[in-house]
Amino acid sequence: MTASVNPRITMRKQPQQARSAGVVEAILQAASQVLAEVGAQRFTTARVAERAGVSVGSLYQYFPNKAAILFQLQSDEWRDTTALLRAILEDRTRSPQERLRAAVHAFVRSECEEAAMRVALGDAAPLYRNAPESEEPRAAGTRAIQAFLHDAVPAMPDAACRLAGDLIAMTLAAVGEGISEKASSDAQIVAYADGLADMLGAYLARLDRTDRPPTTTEDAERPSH
Amino acid sequence: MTASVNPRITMRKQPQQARSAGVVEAILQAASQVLAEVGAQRFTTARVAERAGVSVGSLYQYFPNKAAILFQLQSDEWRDTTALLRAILEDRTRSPQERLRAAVHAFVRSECEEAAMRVALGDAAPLYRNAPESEEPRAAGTRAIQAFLHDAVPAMPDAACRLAGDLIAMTLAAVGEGISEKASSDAQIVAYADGLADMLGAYLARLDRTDRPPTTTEDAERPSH
Amino acid sequence: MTASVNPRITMRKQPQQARSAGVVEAILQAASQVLAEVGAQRFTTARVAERAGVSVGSLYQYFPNKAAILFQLQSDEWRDTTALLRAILEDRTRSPQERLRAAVHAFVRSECEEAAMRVALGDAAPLYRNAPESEEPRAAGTRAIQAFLHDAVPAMPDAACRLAGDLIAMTLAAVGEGISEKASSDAQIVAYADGLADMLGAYLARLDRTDRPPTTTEDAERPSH
Amino acid sequence: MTASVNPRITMRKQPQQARSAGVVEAILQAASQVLAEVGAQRFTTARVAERAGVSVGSLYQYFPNKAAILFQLQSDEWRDTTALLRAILEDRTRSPQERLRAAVHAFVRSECEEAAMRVALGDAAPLYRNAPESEEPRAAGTRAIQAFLHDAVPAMPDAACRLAGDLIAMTLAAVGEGISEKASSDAQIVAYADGLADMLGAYLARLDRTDRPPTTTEDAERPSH
DNA sequence: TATGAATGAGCATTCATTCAT
DNA sequence: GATGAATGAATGCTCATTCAT
Repeated sequence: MTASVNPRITMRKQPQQARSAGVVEAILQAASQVLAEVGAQRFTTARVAERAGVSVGSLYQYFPNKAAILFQLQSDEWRDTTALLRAILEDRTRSPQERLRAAVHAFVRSECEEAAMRVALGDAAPLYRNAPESEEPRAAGTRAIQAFLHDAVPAMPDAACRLAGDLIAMTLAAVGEGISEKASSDAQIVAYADGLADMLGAYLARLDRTDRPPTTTEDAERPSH
Repeated sequence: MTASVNPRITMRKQPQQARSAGVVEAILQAASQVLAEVGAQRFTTARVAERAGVSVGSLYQYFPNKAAILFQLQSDEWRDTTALLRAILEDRTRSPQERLRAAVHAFVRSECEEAAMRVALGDAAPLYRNAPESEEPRAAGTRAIQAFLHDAVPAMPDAACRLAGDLIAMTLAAVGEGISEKASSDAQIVAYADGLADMLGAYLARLDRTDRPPTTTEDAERPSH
Repeated sequence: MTASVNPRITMRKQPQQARSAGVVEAILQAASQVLAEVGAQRFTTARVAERAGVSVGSLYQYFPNKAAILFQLQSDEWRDTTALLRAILEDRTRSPQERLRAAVHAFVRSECEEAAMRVALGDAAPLYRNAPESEEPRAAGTRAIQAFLHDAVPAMPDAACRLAGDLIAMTLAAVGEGISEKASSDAQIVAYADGLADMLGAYLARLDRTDRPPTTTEDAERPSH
Repeated sequence: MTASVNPRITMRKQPQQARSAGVVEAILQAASQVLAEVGAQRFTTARVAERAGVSVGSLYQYFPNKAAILFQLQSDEWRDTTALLRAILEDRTRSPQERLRAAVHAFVRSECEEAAMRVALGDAAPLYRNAPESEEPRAAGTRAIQAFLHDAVPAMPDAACRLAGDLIAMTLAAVGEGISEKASSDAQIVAYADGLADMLGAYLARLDRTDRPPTTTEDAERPSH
């Protein structure tokens, strides 16, 4: 379909030596700057190499192709975000609802930092999306949410848990990006994040109720009019 | 940012004569096929023209640039989808919850038809997204949802209505695309759509409750553990 | 060399009927406006036709190709200029020096009107320059100057007359265009025109002296240091 | 006006390495040949690259665009010509009149070598003329002439010197090009050059006389009839 | 006679990737 | 290892001219 060839996308060599690690870091930083400044369309390896103070040749010594750089950027992104979410979602000192709300806010806020870069990274998705390596980092985030659900709604069957987690992850990712494209002021960001937290919180509540023995209270979800 | 120049994106001339209309139609159909087959990356005016059985020159007689073709495709898409949603959401013979669920299902189903083309169209978004003309079609969909909310939860203040409508529209659009990228079997599509409907339904219910005087029943949204 | 093919450049048909004359006139006016507004580079038959309120087809009914329009413009230009120069240069009530100075001023002034158009017309010269038809209008101007010389310096042999006339015509044309490109204020234009008149006036004086029996006065042209 | 955007016109990188210098030289030579052979109209980067035995990509590694190549050609041209003129005009062992005449002859002769290329280069002027970088090389030639005037006619005020120098430079450039377009035989070239030298020599003499205290001899410039 | 849709060769420029030094 | 020059296919778009209606 969209792209048929998926040559490879992972780094050529693990940065073992200090110097290599430095070069890789420089390339990734440069890449993120270039992405933010010129957009996905005009994101070129030459520009990245120049910005990183490195020759194109060196760049290709560490990354097999352009997509690999973008993929690494996105991976790091997801890794950080996943860690962020997990830290919040696993905090058993707070109620699931509170954790979810906090996670949404944290996620949206993080998404809105460097919005330009993230939007551009999204635009470049076609370049790395199709690679199989691309699955795992995304999946990790999804798993964190699924684990949270499993914990918050223990009664929910595994399959349901997976689907709901998937859905929440997708919503978070997509709406987060949408907000970062759209919102300008901080207040607006907070308002959107609140709305999104309401939405996901309501979903969580319903999942909880659905998967528990019916109570005697009237069904809160009954159509209101 | 991502792209700074936005030359124009609307059609060059209205297809007045029968022949012209035919050509325009042929171009758009060809475009959607090419998009589905080769993806956004390799979507070229030359390919579109060839597939449409038309010269490049002719293509450029009707569309000022490549982005305009993609924009037209997306516009038509949004127009149809908006009409679809409105028809369902305005049907007062059903409860709001029922309408919302039906709308979600219809939307997801429509999104999954020609999935390849739609995904590619999404990938091409950077090319038309920045144009001001791009606002309206999207806004129309959002307005339809906001109108539905206004009707379903009359007590909700306008501002809240706008934000919630915005959020639902974003979720629908983004998750819809996500599902069409992800889901393979029909059963899976239905499952996802059901989940999404649950999520939005729960949100609607909460909006409804939030904006009404509290009842005597226990608050169903209270953190459950 | 520069261009090898010279298909034809003269008008397709003489504008016999009133209507035709009108159309031709409209096309030429439009052409001169388009030339001034978008420059030679982007001077296209489509633009001219649109500006003239005429179809491309009609345009091609009167002019065999784009070059023909430009050639006509230039021809008219030369015709007018030649008439202007001749009127001044033939006025025997004034001394040749006076006439020459007046002619230079008139020429430069006329050249600086619609400077943009004239510069662009000059830029387009490669398109019509090579055609044989292009000789005559230019030659007419040259002949007017040669006639003036013949009259002002009767003693000068024909060949010398031709060469000097040619040279003066070239200088006038080239420097006139140069001034119209360069000069901004009216004062500057007058200053340049004065200088040019001085130059040509001095040349005329020398031609006169050269072709007369030597006088007893010292040779004014003798190197001054 | 004629052209509104002037992206840049100077070389991308200085040819530091021997190899690079060779490539740049090859490109410029090829460009001048292509220009002479196919004219400005059909002067394309592809043709130049092919003729230079270089890929288009390489060409664009050294020149940011087509105009830059033409500009470089013209610059080199002006540089050489300026050096030529200066060498002659500064030679105090000869009288100003002699120097001027020699300079005119040298200039015209040099202009008539590779006439085809020079005419085509003139035709291409619209492509580089508007760039600010284009000023300097031209100005250098003008300054050389102004310096000569300053030396030859010390009494002349600076402003007059500038204007006259400007005028002479324009005349030289324009008429030189005119002659190279027109003249075929060597004899004809010499004849034209002689005429031009007469013209400029007469102007110089007049400038000299104008700016000196009047002598007792009769005014040689007085209209002769 | 007028129209204007159709044509398609042609052009400037970009960019991922390789490989000789 | 590092460099950066070289490659050349690919792309978006223009425009003079024709010709069916």
